[in-house]
Amino acid sequence: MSRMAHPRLPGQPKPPPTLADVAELAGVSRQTVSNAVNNPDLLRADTLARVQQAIQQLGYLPNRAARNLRTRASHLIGLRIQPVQEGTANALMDRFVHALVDTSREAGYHILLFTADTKPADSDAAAPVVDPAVARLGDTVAPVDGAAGYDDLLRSTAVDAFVVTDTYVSNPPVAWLRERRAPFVAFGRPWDDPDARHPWVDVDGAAGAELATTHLIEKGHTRIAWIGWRKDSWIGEDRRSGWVRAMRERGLSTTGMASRVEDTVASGRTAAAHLLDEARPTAFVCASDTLAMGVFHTLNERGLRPGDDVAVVGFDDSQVAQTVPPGLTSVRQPVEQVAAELVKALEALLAHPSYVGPGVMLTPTLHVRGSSGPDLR
Amino acid sequence: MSRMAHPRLPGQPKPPPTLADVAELAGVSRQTVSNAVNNPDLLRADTLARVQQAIQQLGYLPNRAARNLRTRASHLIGLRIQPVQEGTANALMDRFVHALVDTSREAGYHILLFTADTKPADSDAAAPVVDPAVARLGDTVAPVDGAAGYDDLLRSTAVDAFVVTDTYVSNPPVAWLRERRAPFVAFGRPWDDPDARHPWVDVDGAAGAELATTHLIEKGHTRIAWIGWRKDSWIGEDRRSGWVRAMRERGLSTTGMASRVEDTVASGRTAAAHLLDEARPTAFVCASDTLAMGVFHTLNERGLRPGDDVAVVGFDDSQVAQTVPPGLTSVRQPVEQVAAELVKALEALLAHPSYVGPGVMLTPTLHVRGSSGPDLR
DNA sequence: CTGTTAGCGCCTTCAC
DNA sequence: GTGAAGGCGCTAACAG
Repeated sequence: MSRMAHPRLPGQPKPPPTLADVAELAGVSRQTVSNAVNNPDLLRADTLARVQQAIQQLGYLPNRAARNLRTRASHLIGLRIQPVQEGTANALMDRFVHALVDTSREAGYHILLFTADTKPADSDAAAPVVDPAVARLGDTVAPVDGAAGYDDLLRSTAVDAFVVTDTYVSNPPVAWLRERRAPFVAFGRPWDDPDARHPWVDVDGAAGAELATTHLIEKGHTRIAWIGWRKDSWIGEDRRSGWVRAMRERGLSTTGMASRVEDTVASGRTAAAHLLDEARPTAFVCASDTLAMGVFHTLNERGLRPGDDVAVVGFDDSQVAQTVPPGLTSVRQPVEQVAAELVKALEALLAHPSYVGPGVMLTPTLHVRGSSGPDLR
Repeated sequence: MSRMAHPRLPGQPKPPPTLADVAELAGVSRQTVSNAVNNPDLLRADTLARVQQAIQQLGYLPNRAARNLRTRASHLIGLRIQPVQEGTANALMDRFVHALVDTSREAGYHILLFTADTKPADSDAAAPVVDPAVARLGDTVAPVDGAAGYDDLLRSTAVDAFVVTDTYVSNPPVAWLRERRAPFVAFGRPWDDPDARHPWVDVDGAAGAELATTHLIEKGHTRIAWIGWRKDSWIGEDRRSGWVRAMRERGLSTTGMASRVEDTVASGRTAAAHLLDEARPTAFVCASDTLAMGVFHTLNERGLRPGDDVAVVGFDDSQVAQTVPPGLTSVRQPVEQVAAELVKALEALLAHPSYVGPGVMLTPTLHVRGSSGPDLR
């Protein structure tokens, strides 16, 4: 009725049916429809059937905004993404995002993406089409250090919780969220505070590197070099420890066999060149596919072939690893499992805000390709 | 006051301040605060200042759900993502998603991710933690053909509009959205219906392939092969036409120089082998980096070096192109511009639901790397 | 089991 | 310029 006051423009989409529409059609009260949707067991079978029939017929689905307002939940999970790193092989995020979207959908959640605002919105934008106020408010209450983006979403109750992925950089967001008592789960263990009180899921990088190294040892290699990240990278040191462990276990020497550099192709290339000249390894284990590609570059320059002449193993099983000839053997993180565990933790957390749960550590797998080379023995 | 009825648990986050809180603190009515936020010019300077001071002090930000309910808008844009294609070099989506998130944030929108539900949610899930009702309703009103996911979001008013990216597959979602009069903009032109009535933005693939081909011609190549997609791919045929155009323009022959295959490394490898054996090209232009990597494989097998012996150009400037030695020359799509244009169109569309606007065609650029090889002349 | 009542927090009339 | 109602669509309490 009251809806007729707003005659639809010809091109307008039809406004979705409401609870009232269903109630009218089914000949029951609005509340009964609500119950049919949220507490079906409260209704008598025949009433329920009638209501469901009406729901079907109208294609009714509860209005999100109204439900959110009422229940104080958005069923949205915030995820801050980083810019794609050009020139690297890092593609973990891509797979992870997809897995997370998939998994959380099954749990009734959607993923809301946001970024650390690189540049603040234009202050003198001419066309305030979309709520200049919000932007302005967000700007004035300037985002605290690393928490850019999180704050606004939280204060405007736009999301129920966050998934935090960049826990390795002695992470400001985590500290901020924790202090703020904001619900979040982390992909990545809390390196700096082993008994941090938030749920987390991580992949055992040391185990991955050990897997890679052992694989090469079993192929017959004894001079296996490591190219990893700088010492201030927890992840880097963790992975490196796996290489050390595997080598020590078999009584192989690691002296002069390791290099710690930036995560770029160029660094990997340089490091590989130095190592080849001095330590003369027959195989490389790298902390990332990016670094492994650096090794490929050096081999390429010297007329050596990955796999045939020198074995190379990378980390993360990127698309690069999968497509480059002759295939780059690489450690793969089980991001689908990570996503599943995170969503599980998320559900627990949202049900019981004080939930912490045990940190979950998953084991990566090794994907063997041509760069491993043939058995030497 | 009424809030005190719910004493916060120790670990609970503090409930965000509301309009009323601000009003009380500033000593004005709720409406005045609302105006201060949405129509600042209506207030007297001193009142405005006082209200803003209170807003600052409390860190107030309007509650999303309430605002959404009232304004019938969610300020959310839906984007359906596809699973990462393992074994390919396709990484366009990654960059695009980031660009879109960034751009739309500046316009006051967030991106909501969803997937074409591969598997329906378990019907007998034991723990209905999150609103089993919604899932159930969504299931019963079974998603129409290709519109999986779109329907629910639309009916529940969870998003204001969609960005559709897979317009090449004579796309069910597009047809469905159009018929439904749902607001959406497309990354990809409407191949099958040139005067489709929806806003779109696309990148000129023919121009890209022409750029690549001309680049090789200028290096001195005359026998340039094409490896593209099957004939039923509009995008593939479009890109191919750019190669044809460039070749014809310089009076070069294309006979026997082209191959149309699936977009996989294996297909590219086979195609390259055949072409090398029969047409003896000195250069390849490929419809994708994936196919280009197939060429790399073949060259690798034959002891030939990309760049030095045979030139190769790919398409999409993936991370693979950027990291593989000696670097794969590739056509790069300006996804940041695409995102910007899409958001522009989105704003127009949401302001005027009948907005169609001219399709926007952007031009790609060529990123030259080692695989182009030296000048032959 | 069903219906009635009362808001969630906000914005849009409309008076003042 | 400011304040007082009303209601967006839904669900949580009760009443019957």
